[in-house]
Amino acid sequence: MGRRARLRAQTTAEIKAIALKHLSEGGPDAVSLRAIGREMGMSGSAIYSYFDTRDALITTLINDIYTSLLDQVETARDAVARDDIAGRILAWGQALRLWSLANPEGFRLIYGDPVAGYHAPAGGPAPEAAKRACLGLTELAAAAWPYAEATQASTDHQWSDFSPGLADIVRKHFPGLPPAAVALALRMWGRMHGLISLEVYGHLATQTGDPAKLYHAELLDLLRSLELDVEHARHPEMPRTST
Amino acid sequence: MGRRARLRAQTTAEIKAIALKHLSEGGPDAVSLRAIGREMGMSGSAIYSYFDTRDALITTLINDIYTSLLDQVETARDAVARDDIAGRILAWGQALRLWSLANPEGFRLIYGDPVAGYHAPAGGPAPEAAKRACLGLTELAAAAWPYAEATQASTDHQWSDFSPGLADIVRKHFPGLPPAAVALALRMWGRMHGLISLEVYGHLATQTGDPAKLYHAELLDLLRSLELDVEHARHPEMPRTST
DNA sequence: TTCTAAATCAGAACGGCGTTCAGGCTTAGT
DNA sequence: ACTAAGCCTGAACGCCGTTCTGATTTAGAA
Repeated sequence: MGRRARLRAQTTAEIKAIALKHLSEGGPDAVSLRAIGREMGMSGSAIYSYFDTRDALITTLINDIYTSLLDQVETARDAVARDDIAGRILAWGQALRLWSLANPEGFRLIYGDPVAGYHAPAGGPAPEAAKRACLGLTELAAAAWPYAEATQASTDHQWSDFSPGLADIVRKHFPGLPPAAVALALRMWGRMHGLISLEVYGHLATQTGDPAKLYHAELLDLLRSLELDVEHARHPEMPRTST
Repeated sequence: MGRRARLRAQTTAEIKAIALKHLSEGGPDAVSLRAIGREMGMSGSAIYSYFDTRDALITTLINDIYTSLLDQVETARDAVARDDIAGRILAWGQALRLWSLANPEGFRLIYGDPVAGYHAPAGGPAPEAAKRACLGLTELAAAAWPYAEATQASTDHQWSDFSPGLADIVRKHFPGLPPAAVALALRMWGRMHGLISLEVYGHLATQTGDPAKLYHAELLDLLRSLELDVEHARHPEMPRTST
């Protein structure tokens, strides 16, 4: 990598750093090419040497942020013993919420309308990160499946219900796992996402003063619906003992 | 109401109608005072006679849309017999999803970032509609409470966990209902909101081709977690019979 | 080493936006 | 009939993304 490429990478990084700073400090509207250039001592049009368009910059930001979210969530999950399934699900869910509250603008960028007039590219702005999220949840669902299977048969799912890309990867990573388990993973995702999204966008604050308690109760109810609970988590060698 | 006031109301309605049209046709960015004025044969600044600022117009739109959403959801719920609790919850949930998919821009307006640079007023843009939503869900939770109570004791909730305004109204409308039931209502809200939000924002389309099935399975799982199911719904006079 | 082409930047320009302001015209109420 | 309020235009200010021209620098080939 020559000097030129090094400078280019450095400038690109600086643009992204300032964009992130403006995003967290002034909200999505503060992310403007002109403002970034102003802070860097450059003209706004100069940024077009590094990003084809503003949307390209936003897409890059989404990718970075989504990746950092997954790093954090996966780390939290892996900090819990592999056989403590309920604990791993709890860790994932709590990490997801804490990250979202700590990075509300990032959450909006990933899951909401990123910024004014942004149009995501085909296939989504961060396909790999989304796939990682889906696979991470599928791993949790797969671990819980032996316990939860009996309760999850109300709807029959086929592999054809899912995108070929996802189905293939899941079948490779988790052979023998039925498609209903993938549906369960997506539903677990939705269940966590619902309360977090309401909270980040301020819809819970007007109703309850303790969203954390609400969210924790939801996670416990999720574990119960999976026939997992703290007892099962602590004694994974003897499932279906309590109740 | 004199002629003047009548004209004023008519112009105000036209502004809102065109704004809604632009919103659904061209997305949030198409809602601009100048564009609205252009279509009405007025200058953009003329609108300031009717709305103090663009955000005020947006707030009004949110109110109208949120109200129409609740009209629809409540109507769907009330089309089901009062003793068919599971059916009423299903109807509410399905109506919520169908409305959201039919009015994605409206959904974004209510639950996401409305438009570029919009800042909601204190107390939220549509406090009454939000309260209606919360009360409607609380009614469902209250009806399901006799069945669900035994399973919902994992976390203890107090009335002080909720905003005084909500707590007072709930205690007036549903005397004897414990605070945990309000928490259940909020969690039901979150559970419906999660998958719908992911779907509206396009995060499910890349994973599954059949979000409707996924959502329906989630609703059934919700009913199961409330110890309600289709049997209970059809024979409300004999609860806890099956399983 | 010299030459050439690419990369990088500034600055003006275009059309869009929300918002403000001065001024003209119309209408309602006294 | 007069006055004050309401309604509207059009220009202006400062913001934005984006494009274009042109100057300067730099990397790689001859």
